[in-house]
Amino acid sequence: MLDKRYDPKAVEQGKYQTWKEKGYFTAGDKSKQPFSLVIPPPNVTGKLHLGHVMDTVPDDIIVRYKKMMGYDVLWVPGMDHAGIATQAKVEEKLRKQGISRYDLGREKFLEVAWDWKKEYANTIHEQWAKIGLSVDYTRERFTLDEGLSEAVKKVFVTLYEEGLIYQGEKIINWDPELRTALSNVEVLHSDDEGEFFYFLYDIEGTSEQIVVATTRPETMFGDTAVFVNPKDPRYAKYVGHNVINPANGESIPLMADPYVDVEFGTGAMKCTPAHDPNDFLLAKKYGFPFIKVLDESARMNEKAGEYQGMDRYECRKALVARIKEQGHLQKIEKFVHSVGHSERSGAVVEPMLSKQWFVKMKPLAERVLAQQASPDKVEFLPARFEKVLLRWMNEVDDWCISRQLWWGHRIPAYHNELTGETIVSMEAPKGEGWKQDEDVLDTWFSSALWPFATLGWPHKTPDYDRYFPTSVLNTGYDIIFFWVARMVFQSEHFTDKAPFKTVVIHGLIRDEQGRKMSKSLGNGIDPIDVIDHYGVDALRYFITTNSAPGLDMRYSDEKLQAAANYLNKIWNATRYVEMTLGEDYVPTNIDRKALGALEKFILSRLQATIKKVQSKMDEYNFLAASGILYDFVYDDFCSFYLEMSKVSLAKKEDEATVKAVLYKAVREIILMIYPYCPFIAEELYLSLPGHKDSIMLESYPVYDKALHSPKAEKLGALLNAILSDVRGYKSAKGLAPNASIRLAFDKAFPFKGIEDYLGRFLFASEVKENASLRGDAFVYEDTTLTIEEDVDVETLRASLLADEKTLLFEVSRGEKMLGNPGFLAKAPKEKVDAEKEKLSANQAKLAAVRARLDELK
RNA sequence: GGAUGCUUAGCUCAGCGGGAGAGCAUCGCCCUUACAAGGCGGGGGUCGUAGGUUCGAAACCUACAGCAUCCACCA
Repeated sequence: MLDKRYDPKAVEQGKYQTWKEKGYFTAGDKSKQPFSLVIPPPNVTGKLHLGHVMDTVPDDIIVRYKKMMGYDVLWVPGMDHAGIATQAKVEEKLRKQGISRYDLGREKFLEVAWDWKKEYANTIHEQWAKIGLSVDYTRERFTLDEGLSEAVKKVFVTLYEEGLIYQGEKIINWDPELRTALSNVEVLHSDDEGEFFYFLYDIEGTSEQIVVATTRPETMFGDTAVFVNPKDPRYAKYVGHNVINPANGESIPLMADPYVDVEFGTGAMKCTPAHDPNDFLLAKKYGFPFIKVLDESARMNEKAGEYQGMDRYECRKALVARIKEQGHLQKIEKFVHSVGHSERSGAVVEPMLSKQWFVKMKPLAERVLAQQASPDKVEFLPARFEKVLLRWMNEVDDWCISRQLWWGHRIPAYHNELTGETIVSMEAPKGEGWKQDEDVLDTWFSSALWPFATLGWPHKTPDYDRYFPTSVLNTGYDIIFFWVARMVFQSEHFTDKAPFKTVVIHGLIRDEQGRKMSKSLGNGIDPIDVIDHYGVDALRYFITTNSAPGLDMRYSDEKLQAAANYLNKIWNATRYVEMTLGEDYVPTNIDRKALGALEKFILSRLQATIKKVQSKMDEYNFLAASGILYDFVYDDFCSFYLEMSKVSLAKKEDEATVKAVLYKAVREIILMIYPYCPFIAEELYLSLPGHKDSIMLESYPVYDKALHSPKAEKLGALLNAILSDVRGYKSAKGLAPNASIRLAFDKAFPFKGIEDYLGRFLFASEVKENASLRGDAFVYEDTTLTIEEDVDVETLRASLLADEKTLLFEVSRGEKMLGNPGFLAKAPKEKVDAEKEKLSANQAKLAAVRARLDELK
């Protein structure tokens, strides 16, 4: 027999190992329809956090559900080498030992990085097991493994040959701490308080000065001009003169270009072609040179003269002091502006001219835009997230893909030092003088290939044929740009297909105050702690059922407790059923002819539940699906039918039928909760008679139309209303719940043996039928119930008058609605019918209430 | 400067065209042999504000306010 309490630790013990060993996670049953997904590969940078649970548990629910629905489901697991993130971590570790990556050299450094990867891969595997992910380990991949590396090379070479990858000198985002280029999405902008420096520039040939404002004085060593707007009357007369750069005394032209905003600052802007993207464009337009003043660590170079070797901020300070001394500083203002920080190192990113590899995005993005306008588009859930993709595709700049790192896919480009040639190819060219490009690729370059490269592409493998394109992808809205967008365009370009049919987008998990979980706040929550406390099933249930699709949610101990309580409820309901069935119960088919009214009721409710839950599961709406099941479990099954069954069984009539119904109901509840909470479901399932080796071999409950009958639900609803009314009556009268009470119905109650049920649940000492009524009354559609207490006529009349008033309101509402031609013409037929039925029921009730009032006269 | 989301019971959130819901908290009564991590009952809401559309609006539209997030090259 099951323990009295649900103990998550005991329940979780060993199950995952068994599932894995028995091969339940392995796909490949060719007799079934394929259904596939890929895991959002976690970075090998550390332990899993709650965000990963959110990324993977919905997938696991889908996988387990679809398996029960008869699909051959493949869920491909794997991990991401996470180039820059991992390298940053490894470098940090080395730094603590007092060494830098340059001390080690490339090869040694990579050895350390691979050791790191192995260590964290183990941790991640353990955590997947703990969370219960049913991934197919026989197909696990890593972004740096051989197959993925081949795919990466193939993509790079092909895009290069198509002219979609090129090497160019452009302004890129430079992380001076990690000393690498970054893509736009790896730069996080924040509004930081800085200073706005107003400098006086002498205008040559006049005794006038012009004021130029800047936030980055140290870049003045690279200035090639000062610009004003041609329409700016203040400066028109000076255009064409030269001005003196107060940083280095150089004479540079004062020019006019409409790019300059008259309103902003002083309306005069310095132009630094090598350190600002806009200035870069201006310089190209006017043919200025590009003067770099910073080195790769953001220290000043030789152009800065006496400041050479100084950190950019020290230089700024010193330079401003000197200019001030020389009388060329007008003022310094506090200034809040948007500053780019490296996503990984946090360093202030420096825009810098640099030679890098780029992907030409426009043709690739246009393909996606066209596809999204076609029937083969990727469907987003919720739909609004498609806009995020479209916006990115519409605005995207060329993608800087080279990184000056070591951990990653080395770029398959080879330079010949002797001839100066460059070749891009899968293999290193033969001959003398060839050297491979030192840089590696942006980590998202490989993750972009994840859905097809993990299945064997560029080879036409059986897995690729069978499982690609994948069915669904589940991920957070925060990486639509980083990942989803890139998978979509690479997939469409290389496989001619969208990588997945549907993308399910979830929100982020926040702390209890609604703040983002972050290292610096120290408010992160370790899923392992949560599991230790509440069990993994409660965590899974909590995280998938506590926010509407696509919205953020807050972590909440309270909700986890509620989830654990719910599971305890299911546990105990099962326990009751098993105690009732007895040790040697053998499941039998239900004899439908023998069904009593209560059995018909619960079976009908069960059908309604299966139908609705399934339809919400099919929409991947786990909040809605779980809510429907929850209501059935508590209200219909536990509070009502299960209690009723105690009386039914005590009467020994229809025992076999009642048992069969209890068995069916509890079994199907377990099957429906299973995708959410596989551990407790397996435990309970295995404790039921007539089980297979594992719940993983079961199929989903099947909706049975013949058992679904709203008519059959009426009696249950009536009984429920009576229980609730009489209990409420006792409470209002100050009677104890178990106070004895006499009940009478005006006619024969439409259910045999009602007195037994009312006796047990309402402590009715007597239940009369066809009685003349005295006492407080409850009027139902087809029957009236009175409570035969000492009658206080005035109280009774007051309560009946209150009923009458309510009913009058209801009836008039119904009459008004049904008397409205607009309503009759425009409202759906079912609604009109429902209103008609409601109206006639209310009219009947009203008549009954009035009859009672008449009797009192 | 653009864009999106949110605003519903004390708290956290569902609902998103046909009679205001859940969990927790609160109050009252119950150790009833599935469950006290429980049962039963109760109280608590002009659904941010103002207009509009509709037979009917918490839900749709418009404006406004507050909060949050994303994007953007204002030197």
